[in-house]
Amino acid sequence: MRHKKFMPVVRELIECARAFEHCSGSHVRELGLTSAQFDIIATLGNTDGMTCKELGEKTLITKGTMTGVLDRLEGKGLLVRKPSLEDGRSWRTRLTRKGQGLFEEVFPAHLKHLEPLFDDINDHELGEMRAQLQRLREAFERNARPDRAASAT
Amino acid sequence: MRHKKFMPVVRELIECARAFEHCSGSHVRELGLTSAQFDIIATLGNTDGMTCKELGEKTLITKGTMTGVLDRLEGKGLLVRKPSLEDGRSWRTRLTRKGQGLFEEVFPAHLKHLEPLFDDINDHELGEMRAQLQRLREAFERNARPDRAASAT
DNA sequence: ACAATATAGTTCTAATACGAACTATTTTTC
DNA sequence: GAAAAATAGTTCGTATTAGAACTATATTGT
Repeated sequence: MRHKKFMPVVRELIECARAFEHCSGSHVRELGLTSAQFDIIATLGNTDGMTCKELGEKTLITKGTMTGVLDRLEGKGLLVRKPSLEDGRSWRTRLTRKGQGLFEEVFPAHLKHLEPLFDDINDHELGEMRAQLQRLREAFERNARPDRAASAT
Repeated sequence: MRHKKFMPVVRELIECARAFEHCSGSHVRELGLTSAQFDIIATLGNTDGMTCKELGEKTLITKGTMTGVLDRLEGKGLLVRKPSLEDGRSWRTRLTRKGQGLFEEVFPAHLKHLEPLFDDINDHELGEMRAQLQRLREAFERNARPDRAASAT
């Protein structure tokens, strides 16, 4: 009968994540980007580009979705894809000048938009939250895909 | 420069929620349901039905999505929709015998599947996590839609 | 009663989300 | 060095997501 205890946590977790995405997404959408698109721009900003795989790891967008997201950003002229020189299967994606410009404009603005959400929570508490969430996530990942962990052996 | 502190929390929050949904979703999908469909079945189980609006509040599925999810469950013969007697705009949705049977089969199985994920976390810690997440969510909701709060005036 | 407003659900569009199948290219293995 | 296995990315099908427009019915104010 443990679920009397853990189900409310699960529910809060999902609601909390969704509430954040609502906050963040509605602001980002005002700038003409979706959450996923902003995520890519923010990840590529101030870098010299990365592969699809790296982007997937940093943004949590799965590779099947990635293609479409990158296509649309490329269509907007915000990034370009060039074949990798080292690996014939791979592509290097980086922001165009226009994309980098957009990054420099919207990224700080978005951080400024998010900052007040955390006004009531001090740094110590933020640290505790992060630690607890990390612990929970690791428990989920351990049980979900023992194959991921095994790949490190 | 607060973002040095709050961005990692945000990232953990999103990753943690996604890791849970992966855990939960992959198990549910083995049973022939999507997460949203399971959510509806679990919510309607052991009740005499509820309206679309109530379902939306309890499951976090928005009303635009709700129609499609209910359509598919109705197509599988797991639930039925009947016009409400009190309100001509409203419909009452409840599980069929088949739907209730499925609920009784998959709901306990799913809880049993999730329970071990929380083995390493005691009840006290679960309570703390819930409280922290709730606080965070409330901060998000407060800042996200002042209109919601204003509607009470 | 009547007009204005609010609410319950549906429909529509664009963009994800996820998994599985697929192509092209390494990397491994023997 | 050729077959087998792994990997990077794309494509496809089904379902979900958010938001906005829309229909039909209720409720409210006067």
